[in-house]
Amino acid sequence: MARTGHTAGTPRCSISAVMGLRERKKLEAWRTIRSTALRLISERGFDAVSVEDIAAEAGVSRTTFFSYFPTKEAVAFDLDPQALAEWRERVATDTDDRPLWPALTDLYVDMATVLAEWLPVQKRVLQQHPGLTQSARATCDTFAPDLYRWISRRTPDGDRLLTSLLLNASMAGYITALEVWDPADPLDVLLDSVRTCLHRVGAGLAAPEHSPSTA
Amino acid sequence: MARTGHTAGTPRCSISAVMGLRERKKLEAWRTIRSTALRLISERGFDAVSVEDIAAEAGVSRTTFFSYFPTKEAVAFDLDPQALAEWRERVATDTDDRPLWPALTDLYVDMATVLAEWLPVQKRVLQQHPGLTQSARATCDTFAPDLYRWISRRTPDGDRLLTSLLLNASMAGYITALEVWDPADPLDVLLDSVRTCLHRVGAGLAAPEHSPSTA
DNA sequence: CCCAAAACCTGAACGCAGTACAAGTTCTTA
DNA sequence: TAAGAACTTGTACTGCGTTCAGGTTTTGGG
Repeated sequence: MARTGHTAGTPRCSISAVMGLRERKKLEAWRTIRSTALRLISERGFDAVSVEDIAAEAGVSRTTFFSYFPTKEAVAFDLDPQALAEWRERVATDTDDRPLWPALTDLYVDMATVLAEWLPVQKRVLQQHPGLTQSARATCDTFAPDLYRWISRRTPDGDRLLTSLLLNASMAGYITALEVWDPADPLDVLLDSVRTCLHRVGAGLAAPEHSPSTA
Repeated sequence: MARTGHTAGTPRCSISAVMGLRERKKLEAWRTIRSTALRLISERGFDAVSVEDIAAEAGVSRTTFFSYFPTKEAVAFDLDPQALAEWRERVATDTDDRPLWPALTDLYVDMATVLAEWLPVQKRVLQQHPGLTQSARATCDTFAPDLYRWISRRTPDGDRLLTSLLLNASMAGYITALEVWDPADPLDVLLDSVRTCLHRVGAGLAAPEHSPSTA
């Protein structure tokens, strides 16, 4: 959103043809509010910026702000609607011909890729304000339902415990990679880390290498 | 706190001898506020109870409420100071002679045991108000630092990624067991579930049984 | 037993998040 | 181009969380 200039007048490919004026304006407003918010928060810190500040700076009323974002934290952590739609498309059209765990790993890598642009900013905000860790997890909860459906589609025995376990454990791997990642590092480092974490969880954490007495 | 009557005048063992009057009153106030809050929330639902209601019903001022609990959600999810202290004692005095993963599993089982009394209530509140799932995770964050230290003590190579991964993945197992547990079931069901989940995570979730194409 | 210091409780006032609603404005569609 | 749907806005309200000055209770030393 900073480097590439497709924020306002540069619609990408055929999307603007499909979307009406109304929908385009909405997306534009969403992005204006978000980027304004991230800028102010980066400058002053999360607590020192009020919703009123953000709304005013974005040229919109406080009421409108809350029609776009349910909470103040959401403006920092919600996913771009278009990026989310793209990722959902990938998940929905995913073929079932690969083993579950590697395929699941790729979905997380895709997600990190989709989020690439603003992930460093989010990370920096979190570093400055650790109390928001919960909100960061809430970001994951946005796509958790999609992943749950995807997983349960592939565990036909209907084992709810197993399905939830696969979801939560894989997400733990993803979150761990995010936690340890330094936003100054390039994205590839994060992606490798995601793969590593997911692989380790998949391979089993009780493996001999981690148990001192059985090494 | 309901069945056994050690709330007020029946101090258990030597604890009251160690604690001064001041400290004893504090703990008592803490428990009065908490139980009052849980009662009201169970009756009316989380959103329909204000902090003012709870404070009034507990015979304490609103300001005092916030001196005991940082937020309204905390009154439903914070851990009993004494129970927390007992668990911390167990963690600190734990011997290092067993393999990591089974020992870690036991710590989670211990935790569930310590929380046994109010876990069903908490679970019911969450069922009625799914929006509080985040707060439930915040409960885990209370003892996350202790677990982190415990784990890193046993991963001497100082691998931060591995340490965090062990923490997050094991916690995912614990949370999964909690999620799937029905509060109407006895505690043993939960404890078994915790053990099962942790064991599966430890054994590796990418095992053949879960991968359709390699089965 | 008494007195000072410390810890605690309280009421009042404040800022801000989030909601509800009625009135106005802009886009759509027929 | 007109009816209607969708969006925006100002206003008013509830309730969370903080601050602070002043009163009360506990503690510990003399």
